[in-house]
Amino acid sequence: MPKDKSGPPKNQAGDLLRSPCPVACVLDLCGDRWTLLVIRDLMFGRSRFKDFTASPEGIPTNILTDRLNRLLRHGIAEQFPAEEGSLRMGYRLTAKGKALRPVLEAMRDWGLKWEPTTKAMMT
Amino acid sequence: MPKDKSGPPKNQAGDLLRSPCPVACVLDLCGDRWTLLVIRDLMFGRSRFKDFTASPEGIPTNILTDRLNRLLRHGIAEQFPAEEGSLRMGYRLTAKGKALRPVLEAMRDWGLKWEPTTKAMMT
DNA sequence: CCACGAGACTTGCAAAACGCAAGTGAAAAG
DNA sequence: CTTTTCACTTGCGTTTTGCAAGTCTCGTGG
Repeated sequence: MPKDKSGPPKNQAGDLLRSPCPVACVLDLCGDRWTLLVIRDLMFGRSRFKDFTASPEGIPTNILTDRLNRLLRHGIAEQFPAEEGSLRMGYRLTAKGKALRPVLEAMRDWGLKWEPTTKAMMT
Repeated sequence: MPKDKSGPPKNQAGDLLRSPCPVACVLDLCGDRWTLLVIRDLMFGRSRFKDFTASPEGIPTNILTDRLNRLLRHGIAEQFPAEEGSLRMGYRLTAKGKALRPVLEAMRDWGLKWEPTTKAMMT
């Protein structure tokens, strides 16, 4: 008799989920103070390590390394040669990552409406 | 000569912001693994402390206390008498809190589409 | 070919946040 | 009045942050 297929619920990278709720799942992936800011920068087309460290929030480099690896593991970002024939790599969003745009937009809209000290940034 | 009015940027509760970016501001408020789950439960109409602890993710009670107080401080939730003439209080979303619905919906939609092990929960 | 500077991480460590279990005190139920 | 439920608090060990400093390449100028 085969084993029970329904073990504890996991996401696509194999990590355990706290619950089958899709909101909880997103928070398991990006539920911290930095991950979505990195994704925001990726949406803006930034791709190199130093570009992310240059953002005004000032992410620590060890955190940035960790978050970028996480995004790779979860298939939200991927690497590509930063320049033609270069060994240096840049990061960019996958389709799965680009699909997070509505989340970022909803947050931006809420922030602009309810926290008037914030300002939208272009590019 | 009056002092410079533009000190470090703050949100409505007086906390410092990491940057004027509205996305960063939202993450300063709800950028952790639990806050948005509490807001999700509030959206579902849950109002009592024990209701939140009953959610499948199992939030620790000390964290729940902290997050509820934070939501009160930021004007995202408010308290009201849980029953007629009762001294016990319940929690509910303010207009500012209800306005976060698009954020939760965008997360839910993304989770359902890209992490197939998740399932939408009603009520 | 070699030195040098920028880029992309590592490492170390103190401080804060988290997670769990157990305890407390007031309110409601019996 | 006694018991239960509820809404927290407290303690404490573990994990995650944040910051500074160090390391190892890669690309470029000489």
